[in-house]
Amino acid sequence: MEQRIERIKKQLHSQSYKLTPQREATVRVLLEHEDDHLSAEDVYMLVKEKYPEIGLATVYRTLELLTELKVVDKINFGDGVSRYDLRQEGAAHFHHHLVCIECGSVDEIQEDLLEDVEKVVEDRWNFEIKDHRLTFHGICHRCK
Amino acid sequence: MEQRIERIKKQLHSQSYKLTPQREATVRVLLEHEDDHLSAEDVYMLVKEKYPEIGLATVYRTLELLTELKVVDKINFGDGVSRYDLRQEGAAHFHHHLVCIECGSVDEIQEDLLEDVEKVVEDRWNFEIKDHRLTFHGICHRCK
DNA sequence: TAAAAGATGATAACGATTCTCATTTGACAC
DNA sequence: GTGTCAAATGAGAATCGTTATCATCTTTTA
Ligand SMILES: [Mn+2]
Ligand SMILES: [Mn+2]
Ligand SMILES: [Zn+2]
Ligand SMILES: [Zn+2]
Repeated sequence: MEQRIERIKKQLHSQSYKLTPQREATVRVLLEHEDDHLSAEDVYMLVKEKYPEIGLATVYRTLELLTELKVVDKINFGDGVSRYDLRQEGAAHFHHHLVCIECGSVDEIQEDLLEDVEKVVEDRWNFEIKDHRLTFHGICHRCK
Repeated sequence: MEQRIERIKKQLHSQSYKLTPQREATVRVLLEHEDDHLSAEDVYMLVKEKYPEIGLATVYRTLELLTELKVVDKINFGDGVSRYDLRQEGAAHFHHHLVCIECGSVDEIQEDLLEDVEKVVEDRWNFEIKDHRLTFHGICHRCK
């Protein structure tokens, strides 16, 4: 945890941003909820528990900054809110998601799985892939 | 075109919905812009050209209805608006997209490409796939 | 024809996100 | 340490896509 924050701090400094107390509190919330898919409002509520003076706008600004630095990925599961997902450190690509249409749960797939598909796309469509989003919608193992 | 509308009409009737003039005008716009990825506002503007009395709410309602019937798919490329994409008739799954981070263009991939990946997901995660969303972000062939 | 149900259009309401601006903080020079 | 100044913050207003409301119109049913 502390090492992870230290590395994010360095990453911020390398682009001449500071790790302010508000930003650190926000990053801690994200780290503590690594498996969740929190909205900005969710993050705001959780940060407030530890840092009650923080403003919603600051949370939005911090999430935007972290997205820019690729510390988090901003995703949209079609429910009208953006969600923020911590990227695995050193992961080449964003992980995939399994959204259950019964219970609404969101599970993660960390394996790449797309290597072959990406090769085909790069070759056949002459498209240089920088990132991807893959979400499966269906029935999760708990709801079957 | 006419046959396609006829089939959509039947699909509506089978669920006891009617193909009103407003709905038909909206469907026509979608058919005429099959390769685009129009927002509700875009559709509204285009329908107005042929049917000036139509209201924005009706367009939203029609798009919602068509989404429910799986005539269109509602997608979100992360720019703050939902876009509506006509489904290929008889296509088992939604097609994929190539979003260019240089010029903003969105190209389509109609090929499935995910058959193997889906088999792995169904088996290893015990997840029953009903649909998917796959988008690649990168540099398109025109911008290279 | 009369009544009921379904659709529509205008517009108000809503909610997530962004913007504005006065104030505060933190890094750096002296 | 003190002063300076750009960067960051918090409160609340503004924006904007979308949804809800409701009176009116249209179509179906009895
Ligand atoms: Mn995730
Ligand atoms: Mn498409
Ligand atoms: Zn489930
Ligand atoms: Zn391009």
